[in-house]
Amino acid sequence: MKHVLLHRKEKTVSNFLDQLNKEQYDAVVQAEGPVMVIAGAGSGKTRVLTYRIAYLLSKGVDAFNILALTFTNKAAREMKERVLKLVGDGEGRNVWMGTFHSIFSKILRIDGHLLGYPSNYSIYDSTDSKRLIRQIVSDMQLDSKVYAQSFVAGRISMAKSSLMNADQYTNNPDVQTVDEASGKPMIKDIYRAYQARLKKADAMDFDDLLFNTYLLFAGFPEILYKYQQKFQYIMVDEYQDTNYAQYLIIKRLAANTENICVVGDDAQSIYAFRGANISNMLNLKKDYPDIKLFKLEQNYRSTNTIVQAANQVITFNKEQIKKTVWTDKGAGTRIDLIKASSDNEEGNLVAAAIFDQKMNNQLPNNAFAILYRTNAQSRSIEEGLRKKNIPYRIYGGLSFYNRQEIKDLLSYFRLVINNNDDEAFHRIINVPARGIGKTTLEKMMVAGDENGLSLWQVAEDPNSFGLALNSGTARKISDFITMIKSFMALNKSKDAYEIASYIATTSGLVKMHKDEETPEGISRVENIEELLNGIKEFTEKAVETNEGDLSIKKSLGEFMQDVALLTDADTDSDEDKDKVTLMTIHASKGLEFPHVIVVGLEENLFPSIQSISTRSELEEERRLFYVAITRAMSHLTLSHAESRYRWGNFTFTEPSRFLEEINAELYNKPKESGLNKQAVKRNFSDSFNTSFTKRPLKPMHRAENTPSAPSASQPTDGNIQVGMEVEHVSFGLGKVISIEGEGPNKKATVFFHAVGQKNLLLRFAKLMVVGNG
DNA sequence: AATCGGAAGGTTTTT
DNA sequence: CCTTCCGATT
Repeated sequence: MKHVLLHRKEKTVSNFLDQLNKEQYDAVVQAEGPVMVIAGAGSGKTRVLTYRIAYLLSKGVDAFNILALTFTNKAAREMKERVLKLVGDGEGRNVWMGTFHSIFSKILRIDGHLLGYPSNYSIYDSTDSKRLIRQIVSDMQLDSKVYAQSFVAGRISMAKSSLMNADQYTNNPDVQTVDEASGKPMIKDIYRAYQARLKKADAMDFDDLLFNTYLLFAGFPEILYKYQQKFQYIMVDEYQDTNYAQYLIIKRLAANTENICVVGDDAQSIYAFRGANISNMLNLKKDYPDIKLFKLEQNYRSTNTIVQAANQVITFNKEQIKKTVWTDKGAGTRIDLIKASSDNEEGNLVAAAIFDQKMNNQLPNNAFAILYRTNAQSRSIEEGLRKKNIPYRIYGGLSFYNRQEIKDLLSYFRLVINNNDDEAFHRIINVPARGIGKTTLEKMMVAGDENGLSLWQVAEDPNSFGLALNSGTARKISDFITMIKSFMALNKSKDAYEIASYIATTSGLVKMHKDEETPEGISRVENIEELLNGIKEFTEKAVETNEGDLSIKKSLGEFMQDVALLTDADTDSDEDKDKVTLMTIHASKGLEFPHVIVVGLEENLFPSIQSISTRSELEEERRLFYVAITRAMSHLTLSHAESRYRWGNFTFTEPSRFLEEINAELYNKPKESGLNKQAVKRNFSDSFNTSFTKRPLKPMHRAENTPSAPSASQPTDGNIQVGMEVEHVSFGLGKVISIEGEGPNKKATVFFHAVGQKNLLLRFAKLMVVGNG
């Protein structure tokens, strides 16, 4: 049987299917057989996937037989919510929806023992991996400059996502030629040692989650069969970002029924650097000659100006699947261009622009997103926002889970769950300081290596390895082991929150940071508390899902299974609701915001200096720009600075080539810095005439008929003075504390009785004078 | 063994 | 610029 027949259990499905356009509908109801949906930005990609799941359920397909894979937890969660909204709380919950990594990690917890992994295996994040690689490079007495950890990690990751183990890596002449040419012929040995250490620690890195799943399916046909039977209907989101390992796993899983539906947009492929391969999309036709192809081209997200800009940009790429994204929305407002003299001024101007737009259109903070190419750019932006008292939330960057104190505590948890987790052991054996120093640890590591044992196994019985430890040190080690064992014993009866907070105190971690008595120490304690709160929430959620049955609470082990695959973007608390979003463009994929500001549009930054040497890299940068533009629903602002501090050095920068790939008539007149209007005007024409010389430009239009043009509101600021009592439409009565700026940028700081101090741009605030103070 | 200070090195992008 | 690592000092 090639295609599983749908059970007949007719329900009225028309009511929710009405909400789809023709193409979306066709893609949704094509339930059987291979399907590829090429979905332009904002064309309802997620909608198709969620409605498809709902449709399958309504046709009587068992929820347990559906698998939906995404790339980010955020996307998975969103899909889940939307499915539950469509089909109600019951059945929808049983659909397997999650990221590749989380779904595969589950499979490996169940069946990984066939590959020699216990179900409580640890997951090493990239920090752990790199630390281990550095350790190995140093153990092998190689030059750590030649064998830079991130470079080696990159090579190993690339090998794993191409399903190449250390032996295959060693025996592959192409790979070896590359390594020899780059003067790094020992990578193959580092790879082998690295894998041995991971195995010894009962640990997998991110790439192993995919690689091992592949090995499991390839080596154990009965396991593959089991999951083929289970996952009769497979859906994959963001298919353009799959790598070879993911491609092959999906292909195997779907081999039986061929009920596979992939959704993607080649124009939004931005992870080639990580091994993602667009040809997975193009090759699908070869794998499934009878594949049904659907194109979603109507954009429901953005104004025509934004759609046009995106389309114009992408035409500069040679490699693409032809499609025409269109919208029936109006032109909307034009694109604003901000030109700042420096990175700091860019921060100020961006903050000012947000402030203006907020005041002008009565918008909440969360209507805005600021997107950048690299995390390092957030700093100057943050400063600008802080000065204007605009609340913001940064996603990514130094992630919460990567903070020292959090990693320390999590390492305790990891060691409790999996004693052999060497990275965790290494990290906390002397945190807080308990007199077990480098020398001792060094000895234990050597013994562990020689005997193929983990640090824990050595530490449990140091004498049998002939380690010349003095009795004091031996005592300290056995105390540590005893402590961890006591945690393990308690862990059997306690829920996640109880044991976690017990460990946080008993280990001495909290006390250690409290004793620092510095602001950093205080914030570390707060972070630990935040983690514990998160665990509490996790524990209590279990009670909810068990219909209030208090006896079933989630364990620490269950928490740890999830946490390794979580990122910062996955923790959204209520207080983050009304804040401006700051994130990298990569992190913004799949999201949308009414107002989007893309900053740092400068040569060598965006496009990145590392990606301008080859056409394919440059095209990926351009797709990244495409993604950035298409996040915007109603208004887009592009910004660049003429100078920027780059690792402490002041450097001059040129506007990005991408800026001129958008036709001039889509741009608005520039934001004025308020310093020198004539200079700004001159600079503006400069930026279009000197730096934008590669294409003939049409004359700029003035922004007369732009609805949100600032001139639309009446300036009433002529007579506002310090000390005056004034009234604001929404803030009520207040007193003017100070005034700054000139002309259209004149601002006042006003203390309102009801809401406290506010900074107002007088041209929008429409203050009424009620007294002269 | 712990602490402090200086040097060096690092910026893509993420599960 | 900021973080991290290493070595010298106590």
